[in-house]
Amino acid sequence: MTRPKRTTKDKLMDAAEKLFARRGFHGTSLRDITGAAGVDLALVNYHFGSKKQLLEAVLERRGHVLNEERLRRLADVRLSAAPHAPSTEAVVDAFLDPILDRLAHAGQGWHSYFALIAYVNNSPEWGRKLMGKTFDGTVREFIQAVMQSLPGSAPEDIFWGYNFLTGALTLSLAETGRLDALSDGLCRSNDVAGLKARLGPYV
Amino acid sequence: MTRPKRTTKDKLMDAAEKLFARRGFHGTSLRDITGAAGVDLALVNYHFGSKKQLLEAVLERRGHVLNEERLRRLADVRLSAAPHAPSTEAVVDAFLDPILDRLAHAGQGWHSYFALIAYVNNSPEWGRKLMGKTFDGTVREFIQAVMQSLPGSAPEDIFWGYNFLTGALTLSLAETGRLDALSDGLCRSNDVAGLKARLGPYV
DNA sequence: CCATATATTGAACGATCGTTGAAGTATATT
DNA sequence: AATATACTTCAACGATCGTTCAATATATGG
Repeated sequence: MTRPKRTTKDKLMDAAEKLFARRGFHGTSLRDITGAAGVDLALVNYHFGSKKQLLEAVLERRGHVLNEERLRRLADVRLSAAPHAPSTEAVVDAFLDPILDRLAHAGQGWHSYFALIAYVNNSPEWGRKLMGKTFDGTVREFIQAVMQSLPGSAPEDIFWGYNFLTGALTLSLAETGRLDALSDGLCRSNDVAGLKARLGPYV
Repeated sequence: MTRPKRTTKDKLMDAAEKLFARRGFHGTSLRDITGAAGVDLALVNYHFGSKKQLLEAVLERRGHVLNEERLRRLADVRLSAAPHAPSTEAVVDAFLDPILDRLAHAGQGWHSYFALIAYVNNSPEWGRKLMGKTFDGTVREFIQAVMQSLPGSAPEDIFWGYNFLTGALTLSLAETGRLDALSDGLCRSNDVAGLKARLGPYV
């Protein structure tokens, strides 16, 4: 097979990703994870050192993919708008599209990852530290870009806008099913396109 | 003392509220809770039956207060607008103000409770069930009121708007401190008034 | 004041937790 | 083929978990 084989590390991260997202960090045992992955219990500590380091590895794996694509799209947007600053909408799109595209088309791994992001992002315990470690650099870049696209507005508004957008996005990513229950069944991911259209302009 | 004395049940709920919000359900042990409350370990199971029932009691205690005030304000708004339907903004205010007022003025108990709400709301494990049990009735009432205030718009938009609003509110309630770190120190709860002004109209 | 219900205590239960180390097996290097 | 390195297995450790129960204290009502 030319395709790289699924290593033990990947199996563990896949299982951990799904279970951490579903039941939280403390609600998932290493035996749950290794059982789902079909490997021995001791391999978590061998490959990752500890349970918490496994979580960090899971967060960074897809986080880096997201960051790279986001920064690449931001660079594209800046280039095509040069020498002027790109529009706010274009910047927000470059920020959201890498997530929304995967929400619509990617497999379950990405969905679990997003749900896990939602969990960690709202966790007072590690929210700031863990999310910051992976995303702060990229986020600052985007916030700066939005500021340049809106030279007249106050920085506080930008930061708050980012917070609202992240919160709204996050709750959608969590996929708790509450919206579906409240609305007695109205679509979830196909409305994502419309979501973006409504979410961008309000900043 | 004419003031009702602080019963063991209240001490336990206060401690559980704070710790569940900080470290999550599985991340908090009954020994943590009873230790912080200054009571014996066995009293949780005596008064509440189990750890999970303690969580449900904590959620419902302030949840009922919120629901009652929200419905009261909604009734006021409807009365003062009769025979017409109240404006969307008035309805949204009736929904948000009970929370925002307490964010600005109430003590730490309410802050912990809100952070706990943020945690539970984003938890795939119990999010739908627990939040639904306490809040679904009131929420449906408000969604209906918003629909009446916007006869022309599609129901999907209303539901999604509620989801966005809840998500944005929720992340703010979680108080992870990430916004403060990102913005190198820009206010948190005093911008709440401005928050509401920007959050309402976009539905 | 006694009897009865309610509340609290202290100790212990079995289960499960994350982690570790020694022994075994596969893989790569020379 | 021999040696070194990387990976996996198995069994167990001490710690902590939620829950239970009999005994004791406190409050309540006749």
